[in-house]
Amino acid sequence: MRITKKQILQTASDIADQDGLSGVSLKAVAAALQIRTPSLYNHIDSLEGLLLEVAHSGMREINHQITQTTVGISGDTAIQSAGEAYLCFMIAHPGVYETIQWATWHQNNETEQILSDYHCLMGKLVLSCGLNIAELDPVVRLLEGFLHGYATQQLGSALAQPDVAFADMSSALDVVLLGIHQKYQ
Amino acid sequence: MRITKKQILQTASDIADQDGLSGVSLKAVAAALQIRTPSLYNHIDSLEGLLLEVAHSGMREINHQITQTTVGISGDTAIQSAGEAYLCFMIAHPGVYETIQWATWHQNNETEQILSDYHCLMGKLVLSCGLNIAELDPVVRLLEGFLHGYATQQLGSALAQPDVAFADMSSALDVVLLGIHQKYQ
DNA sequence: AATCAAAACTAATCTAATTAGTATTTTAGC
DNA sequence: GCTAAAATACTAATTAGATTAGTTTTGATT
Repeated sequence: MRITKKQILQTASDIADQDGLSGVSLKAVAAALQIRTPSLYNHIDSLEGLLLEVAHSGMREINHQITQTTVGISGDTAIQSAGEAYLCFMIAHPGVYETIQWATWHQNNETEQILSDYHCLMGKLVLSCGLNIAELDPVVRLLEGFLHGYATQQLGSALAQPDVAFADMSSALDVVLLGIHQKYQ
Repeated sequence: MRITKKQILQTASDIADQDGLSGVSLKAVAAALQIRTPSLYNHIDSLEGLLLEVAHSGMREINHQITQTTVGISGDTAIQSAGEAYLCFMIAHPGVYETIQWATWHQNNETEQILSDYHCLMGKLVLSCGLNIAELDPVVRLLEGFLHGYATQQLGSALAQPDVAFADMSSALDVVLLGIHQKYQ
């Protein structure tokens, strides 16, 4: 009958994916876990705190997926794989992704730490392209910005037609990489 | 003593810019207008409906600004101007921009209409580059995705250092345009 | 078996959205 | 100007959900 924090996070994430961010309430989470709402406070600070943790968990998972999928590969291929993993997460967990968006407006230290890990990871991938880059930051920001923006924009159609979304994203990323290669050859 | 819908929208937008999306409540809007909360229902459907209208109003304003700033210019210059106008709006109205993000997860017919206008507008700018493009859509999506993602990502630092943000965005956009020119020359 | 801390519960409070119903004011037609 | 209709404001009441306070139960450890 005892509940763990992990279960709470998982339940909240599931509800988000099913009903959207606005569907996540302490009432709904408690009901799904078959406990009373106030009992949640033995594990969490507040609804906002829980949502932030859902977001963090998702962000870490994206970092993890990108890391896994790019082990042993480099250059454009690696960056394409990263994009694929990113889109893949978004399609599998639209509600968590929405929560991540929300979290970017409610950042705390931990959010920044995870983002920093992400920047570091993408930086390594960019470096693996072997380009003549003086400053890594601008390139990383460009790639991350594109990834986020393109994926978000395509979410609607991506849920309906994942295959098309992957192909489209790959083509678009190719164009971006083309520009990067051109500039930093 | 009478209140107009315009005033309500303006007040809600101002509160959003000042306190963030989560600061917009019917209570706060009513207080700022010096009326009682239920009186708002003579003009709006619900809090969610009001937020959607705030978002729509902001989206139309972005379309308008881009239109204005690109009158009489074409090609990369026009696209750079569009990006500048976009970033400019975001810096001036971060709360409304946050509401627009939120609205993308709560779209309705009107949202889609405004987005469609935006696609059309960006399409014209891309066409003005005089490239050899068979399908306009992918290029428009790439540009829009980049703009949205890059601007959003930079919001934090852009509020602190607008000048830097404009310069960075312009450089990044140059790279994207370089890739587009390369591919569709 | 006794104890202590964690975690569940019930009961109560608080905030904010929303609804119902009433009064007032503006507008339009005469 | 005067009246009826419509719009808009108000008060009062309801509802939902987060949060807090205080109590009881549970489970691990001695």
